[in-house]
Amino acid sequence: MSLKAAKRKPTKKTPQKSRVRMAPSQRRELILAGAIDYFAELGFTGKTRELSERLGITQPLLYRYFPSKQVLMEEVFEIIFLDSWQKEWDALLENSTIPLKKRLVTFYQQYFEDSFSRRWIRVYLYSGLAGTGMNQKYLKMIRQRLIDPVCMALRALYSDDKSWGPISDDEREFVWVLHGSFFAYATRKYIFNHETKINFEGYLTRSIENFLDGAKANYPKLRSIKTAS
Amino acid sequence: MSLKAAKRKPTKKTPQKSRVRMAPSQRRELILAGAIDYFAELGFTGKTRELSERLGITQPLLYRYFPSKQVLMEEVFEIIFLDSWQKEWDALLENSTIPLKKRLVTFYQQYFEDSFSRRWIRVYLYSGLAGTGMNQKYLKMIRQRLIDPVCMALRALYSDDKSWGPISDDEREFVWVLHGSFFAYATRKYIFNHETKINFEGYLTRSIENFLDGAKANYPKLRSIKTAS
DNA sequence: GATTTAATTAATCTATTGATAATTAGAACT
DNA sequence: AGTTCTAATTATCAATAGATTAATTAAATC
Repeated sequence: MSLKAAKRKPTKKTPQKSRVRMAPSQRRELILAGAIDYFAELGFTGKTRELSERLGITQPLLYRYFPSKQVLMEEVFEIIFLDSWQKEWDALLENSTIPLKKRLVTFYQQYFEDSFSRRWIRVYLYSGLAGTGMNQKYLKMIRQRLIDPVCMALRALYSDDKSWGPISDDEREFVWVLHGSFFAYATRKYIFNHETKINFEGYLTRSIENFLDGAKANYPKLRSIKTAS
Repeated sequence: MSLKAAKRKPTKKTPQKSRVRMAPSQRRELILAGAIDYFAELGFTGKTRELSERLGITQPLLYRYFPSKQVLMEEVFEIIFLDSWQKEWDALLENSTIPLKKRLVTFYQQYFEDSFSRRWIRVYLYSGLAGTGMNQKYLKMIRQRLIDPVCMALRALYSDDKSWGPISDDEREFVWVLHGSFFAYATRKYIFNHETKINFEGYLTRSIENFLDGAKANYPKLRSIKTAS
């Protein structure tokens, strides 16, 4: 069916859009930054034309910097996931000279700023629902850098550390309860727009205190549990 | 530009798809049932053609029973949300002749089957991300039928019930910690496919025990907190 | 002022997808 | 067996949106 129409009429003067000429690397960063905001809000249904409009550039320009929407989004997601862990946190969480309660409060205060943020939570859920493998990596990282260290701290604090053997999934789930409750809090806030009139720091402290109070009595019991099912 | 092409060529015999002729009400139910599965998996990006293919019918047939994809999806979501609370649970949760621990264990065992299920969690998150108002209704219901009753039970158990006044958001958040940790568990399982080798009933019991242990000591403290910020 | 190339204009292709109009055929009734 | 009713199909429409191409324009550098 291709009767290949004559290519474009040779346009003369038309009022042009104001244009800013940037160094490629800089422009790339700009697009990426805008894409993070945009896709965090709209997820996979975000449109290239709308994104370009928000950025104040034309749509074809996106394709000069990224071969496809897919690739751009993958890069966006990668950045958000990589940004979600600060290196200092490793040392903080394992620093046994600080009381565990204080370690956890400090950690989660920062974690709520960096990771349990609107942008992050939304992208995280979008990518989970879409079935990209990215969340696996995140879960593994959290296990290694947060869950397991806290498990070890709980062993050391409330029991003898010796006769336990490797950390069991039951122990991990015990700690996931704390992390999960905060994840759920952030989800309620940023996905479901659930507002509560509380003092956040008080809530954080109280939750962690309550968790540790319970752990003191109940964590040691986990030693004897057979890994079932 | 409308030069309104002559409407369809008068087709003669073409090999037709085998057709099953059903009573409208029956067909409608069939479509709805299929749509629940389909949209729970794919969310708003689900396609009418793919849905119809799964159902073994043609795509236009969907439009005989539902005026638009939008309407079909709304109906699907409504059903899923309505199905998410069993009336017996109200009585169960408020039945003070049963120990609170047992009430909660029984409740969550069932709740994980009916509500914190793969289908439900996915639809719930899809609708949250899309910004439909549906989740608000759910949150309100959970507050009224689960959170607040548990708050009252905790007051009655671990403190005197008299001098408290209305339930505060701080109290509610205390209870949301428990509910949220289970929500997060379900999310990890059904959205992020995180597998753990644990005995689920043990996990459930332990989490609730630990929560109540903590509540015994910490819930009474909530009486004196000023509602801040 | 000439050169380079970032960015725009403009046009368009192609696939997808929600939705409709016209036609066909299964089943009930006579 | 023919007639009628309407469930279901076939054939399209129209709009959207990812992606491409070519020509043009203009900021920045030399």
